Amino acid sequence: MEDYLEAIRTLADEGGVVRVTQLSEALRVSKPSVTAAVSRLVVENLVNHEKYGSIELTSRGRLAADDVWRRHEALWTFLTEILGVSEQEAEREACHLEHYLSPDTGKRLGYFVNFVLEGEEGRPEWLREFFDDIRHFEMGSVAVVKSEKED
Amino acid sequence: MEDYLEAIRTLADEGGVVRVTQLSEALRVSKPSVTAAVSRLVVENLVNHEKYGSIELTSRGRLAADDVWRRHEALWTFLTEILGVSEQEAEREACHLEHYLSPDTGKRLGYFVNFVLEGEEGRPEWLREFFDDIRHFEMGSVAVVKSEKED
DNA sequence: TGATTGTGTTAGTCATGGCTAACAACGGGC
DNA sequence: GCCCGTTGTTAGCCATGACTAACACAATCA
Repeated sequence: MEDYLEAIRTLADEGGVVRVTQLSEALRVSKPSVTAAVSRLVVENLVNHEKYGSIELTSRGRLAADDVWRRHEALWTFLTEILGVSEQEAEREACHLEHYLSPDTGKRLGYFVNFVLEGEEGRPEWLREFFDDIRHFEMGSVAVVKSEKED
Repeated sequence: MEDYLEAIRTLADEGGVVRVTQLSEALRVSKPSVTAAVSRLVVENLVNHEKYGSIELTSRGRLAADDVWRRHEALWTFLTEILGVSEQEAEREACHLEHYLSPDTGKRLGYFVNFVLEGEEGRPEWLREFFDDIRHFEMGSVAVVKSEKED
């Protein structure tokens, strides 16, 4: 559900009218799935949708979508800028993780990436060491930064 | 599914025999649900289970369970030690998030928390500032560390 | 050994969130 | 004004993972 909200928000912000087909393409999902999802959102008063017409966020929907978006952003930035995950992969994972981060934790994560990356001259010194190492970890190497923890 | 694997692993490590009832209690799920889940795991060759008998991880199952566990650990530590989330809440969220962290990202996160917390004298200086602030953020306050990002 | 108690399984439902196939509505071109 | 292609919806299906109710097995004690 949140995926739909988020996609509606993005499409609306980018272009113009949001319709079933566009959502279907954006989310790579069949049109019937979109229809079904959108009517659930209508019931929850998160979007407005008149049959065969365009789809719009209600104000509640907008708030909810922004909320998800903030979590997504925080996750994405954390994954790419701090853990050195590729943008593509970060996107994929953020899309899933965002639904399971509580609003509270989402905020905390936001503060954290903000705190870490706030500096003028990019990444702070202490992080650069780690980041240089972790970036060379590409899915095959073992024991990059420290020996793996065993328990 | 992974939840079941993880619970089986934990119960096995803690005590002795793992049976349906114990899993049912540990996961707060009905016994029929356990039976169904376990038989799926049997099909995937992750556990052994003879009818009315005890449940044991196969070696593949053990590996898979350890894997999930490492992700769980990394998440939990990150949430509590770096983001200052309460242990209880961290546990809840880690249980969900672990299933959506790729093994690669899980490793990276593990390296990160290791890197951050490796020092002899606990949390490093740069983090302490943040941590002191974030800990006082208890679900109601606004704008703790930095003003909230708006986009 | 047979009844009782608890443990496990089977059968049948429900909700979520996907899908395809088929039908319905809208709208542009003739 | 009608036809046809695109767009959207309905109907019906599948898988996952939960549930309750009812039945089957095991184990223990009299």
